[in-house]
Amino acid sequence: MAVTTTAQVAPFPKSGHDHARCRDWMIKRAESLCLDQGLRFTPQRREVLEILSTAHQCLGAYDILERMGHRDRRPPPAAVYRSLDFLMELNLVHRMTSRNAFFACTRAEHAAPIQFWICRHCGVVGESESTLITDEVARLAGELAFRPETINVEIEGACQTCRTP
Amino acid sequence: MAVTTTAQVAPFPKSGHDHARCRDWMIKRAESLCLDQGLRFTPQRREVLEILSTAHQCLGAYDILERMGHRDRRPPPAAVYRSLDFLMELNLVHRMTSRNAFFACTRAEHAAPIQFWICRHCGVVGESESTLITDEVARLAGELAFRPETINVEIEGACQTCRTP
DNA sequence: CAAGAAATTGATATAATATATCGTTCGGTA
DNA sequence: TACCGAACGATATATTATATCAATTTCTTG
Repeated sequence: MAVTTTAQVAPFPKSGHDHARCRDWMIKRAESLCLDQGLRFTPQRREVLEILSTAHQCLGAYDILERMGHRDRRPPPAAVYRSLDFLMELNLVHRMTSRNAFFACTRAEHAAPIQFWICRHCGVVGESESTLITDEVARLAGELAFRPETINVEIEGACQTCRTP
Repeated sequence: MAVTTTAQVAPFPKSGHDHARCRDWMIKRAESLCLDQGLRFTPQRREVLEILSTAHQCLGAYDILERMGHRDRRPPPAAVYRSLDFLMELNLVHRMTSRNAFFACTRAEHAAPIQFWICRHCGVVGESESTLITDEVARLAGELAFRPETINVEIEGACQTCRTP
């Protein structure tokens, strides 16, 4: 019998994973989203998304900054934060609060709030989408008479590649 | 029939809640823990725990700092962080990563990792302990071949008192 | 008790992360 | 072209956190 699960798991990138393809896919998605919503996908915003989606890790704002422009003509910190805010608004980028870092979301859409898995060793980020967890949060919220606005589930540990067998 | 639940919920403090009593209880618990483990519950560490457990909210490190000592004779930032590290090691204090803030844990012991509920308006913090959630995280970890080390579940929103009815 | 070791604290500096403000430029539109 | 609003650049500063090393306190042992 098949294993039933409430979660759709977005696996971590495989070792042969092609970051360039992944990046192109993200860019296309961003372009289409912006077109639909009448928003501007400027070169700066594009550059931030390219950097994040190529890295396939979470990066600090200043890590992103270092990779922007060339040695000369580097934008100020606020520019990165502005682009990150824009991309987060579109759910293309998420913030990893436990690290003050950011990463490109690899899921096309979020049917529900998701869970983030981050490897302490290589920094790679995976995502899962467990309705069981979100349902339980909703139930608990009822008990507590609490109205949830953002749900943040971050699991840090060792990914398959990095944990010693 | 009784409602069955997998979660033991530590409710938010009631409106008539006596912070002083709560604080005294926390201090006693800290004293007893330190005695057992041969650790030193110094005046500085005590002061940090008193401030946090009286507030019953999460506070930033520098908020705590402002309430320490008197106007003169205020310790340097590192002192607060050292005390916080000590208290977190004992699970008496937790860090709210989404806010870079700290709060005193009101639960006697954690049988399992817990969930934090924080009100955006008044900053009050509640805790729940849902084994359903932690079990599901464990199951997902298996699917992902991921070894979890820390699990961080933070729900931000509006508490019963603050949400407009 | 004295001397040495270890833990804690104080003092100073600085790193890392994030935001505020305001003038300029860019893109679209009347 | 002239205007308007969004985006960006430039500058300054706020907020959060850590590094380093000396001084002090506490504990342990002789």
